[in-house]
Amino acid sequence: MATKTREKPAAVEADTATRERILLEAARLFRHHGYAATTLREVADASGIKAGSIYYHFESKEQILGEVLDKGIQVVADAVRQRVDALPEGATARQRVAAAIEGHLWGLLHHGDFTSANIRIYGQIPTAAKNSHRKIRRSYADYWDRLLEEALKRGELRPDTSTAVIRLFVIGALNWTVEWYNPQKGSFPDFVKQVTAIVFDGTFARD
Amino acid sequence: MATKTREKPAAVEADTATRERILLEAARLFRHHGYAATTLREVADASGIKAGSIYYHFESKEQILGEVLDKGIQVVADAVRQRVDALPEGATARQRVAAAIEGHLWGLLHHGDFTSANIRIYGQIPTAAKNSHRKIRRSYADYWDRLLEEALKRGELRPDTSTAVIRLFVIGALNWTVEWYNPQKGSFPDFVKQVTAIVFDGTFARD
DNA sequence: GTCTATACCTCGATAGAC
DNA sequence: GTCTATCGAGGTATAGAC
Repeated sequence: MATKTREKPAAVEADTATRERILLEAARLFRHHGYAATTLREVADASGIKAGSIYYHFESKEQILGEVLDKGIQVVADAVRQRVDALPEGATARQRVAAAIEGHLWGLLHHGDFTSANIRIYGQIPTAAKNSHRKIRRSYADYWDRLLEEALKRGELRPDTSTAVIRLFVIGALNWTVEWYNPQKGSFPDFVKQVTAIVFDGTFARD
Repeated sequence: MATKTREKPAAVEADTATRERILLEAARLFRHHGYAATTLREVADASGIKAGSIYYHFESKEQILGEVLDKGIQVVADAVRQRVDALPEGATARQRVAAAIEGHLWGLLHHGDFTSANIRIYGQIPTAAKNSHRKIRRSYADYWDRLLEEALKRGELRPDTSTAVIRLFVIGALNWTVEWYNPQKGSFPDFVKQVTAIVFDGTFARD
């Protein structure tokens, strides 16, 4: 490993840049056209290279898919953990879940091509690709389950519905916002405020 | 039109059956593999015919797509309108929206291949297919907007968020349940009750 | 109404020059 | 590291027999 540190920085950066470019354009095309409908010729074209050159950076189309999918979860999970970890010790469950919602929405909407590609095509990809991606999804779901279990124990969560159902409902609702959120119709913080209020207290007025 | 009534019933039924079979299998395959990844050979195989025979019933793959998409909205819209129309005159806005939620979930989960295919692939289809499908989607959205505006006027809906955002959030959340609802973990009526409660009153306990 | 056979196209992936 | 050229496979759609 130590022998790697003397690699030429410029060349490495150029390589990395092309690789990242391919991933970004692939994510964008997977998002808008689906996995099967996206051709490597299109990905190459959008990345400013020729189709054959992709195989210097990746072994196959499916490897690109795997990295796009993983990144779609990772950017969200990172943002969520960062927000929750930044809270003071005595934070309420409501504050912790609010931080998680804000982090989820931030990651979701600021890396829209990766997150939307993930959400849209996960149900349609080959089994092999699903299997290697499952772990990171499961890990993120577990994080939310712990957050919600904690809220339930403190008596803050509604007790008549399982935390699993609440997690599935909330994450599903949040994820779908990437399909309709329009930054031109209001600021991101305002949007977060509205969505968080609905998740916590619902859409109907209190009696 | 009157000249059509003397058609041989048996032959017509056989035709219709094959046609419906193709649509159903196409919906199922579009749902699980996506539009582009689904081949007409697969659709034909699942329908018990050969690929060439599909072209007796449909002009193109895209025509099949169009019918699958439209049906995915229609089954839901029909179920919703039926439930809401069945309510007595003096029903509250909450009762009317509850009926709409039940209808939406019923149509969504009882025609899962059509509805899930619609939800999953709408963002990825050719522009031409999107254009001809847009009308029926818009019409269903308008129906919900009227329902929610009515609830707002009666003072039952939360007034701090636009009805458009509420509609997008709620329909998005409901739609995603087709990805995770498990009939083996509870009855459909129980599921509706839980989801409706969350939509109305949120996930956190009242103060 | 469904079949077989096939035309024509485009895909993912590879080989080897530069 | 990127190029050009190309292989083999498999796609939609069509033609014509039955």
